[in-house]
Amino acid sequence: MKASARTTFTEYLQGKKLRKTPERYAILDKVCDMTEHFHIDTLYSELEAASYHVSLATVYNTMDLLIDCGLVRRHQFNNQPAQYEKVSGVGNHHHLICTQCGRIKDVKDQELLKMMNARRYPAFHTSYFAINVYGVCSRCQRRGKSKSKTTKQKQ
Amino acid sequence: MKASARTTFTEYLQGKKLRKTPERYAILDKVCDMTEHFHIDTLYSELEAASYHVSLATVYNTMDLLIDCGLVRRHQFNNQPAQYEKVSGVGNHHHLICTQCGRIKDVKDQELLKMMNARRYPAFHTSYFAINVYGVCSRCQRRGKSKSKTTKQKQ
DNA sequence: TTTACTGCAAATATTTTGCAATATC
DNA sequence: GATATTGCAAAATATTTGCAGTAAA
Repeated sequence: MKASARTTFTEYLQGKKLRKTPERYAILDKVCDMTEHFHIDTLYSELEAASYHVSLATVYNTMDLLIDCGLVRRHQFNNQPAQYEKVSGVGNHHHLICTQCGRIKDVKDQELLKMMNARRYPAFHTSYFAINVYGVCSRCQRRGKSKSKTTKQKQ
Repeated sequence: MKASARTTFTEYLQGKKLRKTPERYAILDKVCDMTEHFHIDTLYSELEAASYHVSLATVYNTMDLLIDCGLVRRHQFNNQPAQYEKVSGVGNHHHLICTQCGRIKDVKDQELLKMMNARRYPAFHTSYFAINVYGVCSRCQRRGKSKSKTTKQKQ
């Protein structure tokens, strides 16, 4: 759904009187190619790998715009670097985060989502929500209680 | 409930054959005094203000221990610095996060909590969960759509 | 007495910012 | 032509780490 994302973005940029630069669209396109959660430097590397050079600052700036127009969401689990995720079509999902290895798994839980979507809070205008379930994934359980410090990952 | 927290901590330290240093208990005590969410440097400042000097490194280390033994939880909303919160007695609560001013409000929602507590996920051993609702608080709505960048706060 | 823990300072990692050059409108 | 946006490098922020000295066991 690259086309519809591009349309949304264009409308957003026009609405805010921001410029439609090639860099912004290149970043959006690459974001649409990402299938899972990703970190800024992953996105940056993929752009480089595709011989499309943009500065990191521009990547950060553009991600802010994409978040603002609702095409992307930013997550920060534990104290890992921020992760981004494109907002796919309908519905929301939530995350299972392994506190041992840091792995993230998406879960769709219709009943839970339905309930959350119906929730209203006084004096608060909800735009979206995130449900994060922390625990230990099967892989790490199998490996037993290893001494590895929780969710520490250098890249 | 400082006493019970101290007991829990002592048992944890003994179980892991870690040392019971005065610094660790001083930090735990101060954490128990905190009524809301707090940042590391707030905790550090309060310790200084109470003329109890510990290094920042020790504060970070001790918080990791407190998290590990379940007395404290760490949150990271948007890309603000990490916030900590002592785990109070029973039950969980969730958070309303204002994307304009960064303010956090705790919400107790029994029905939602009951549902979440009943949830089980395949191949995953849940230890706790966090529900974050992002949106705009009444104060910021009243102020209209100001140009202030979302959740940027220097201290 | 052994060695885990502390404090300090330096290192690391991520994100932001300032500014001159460039490109959109 | 005016100025928003870019790239680059430097700055800012938060957290971690190395190491020598100290203190808990």
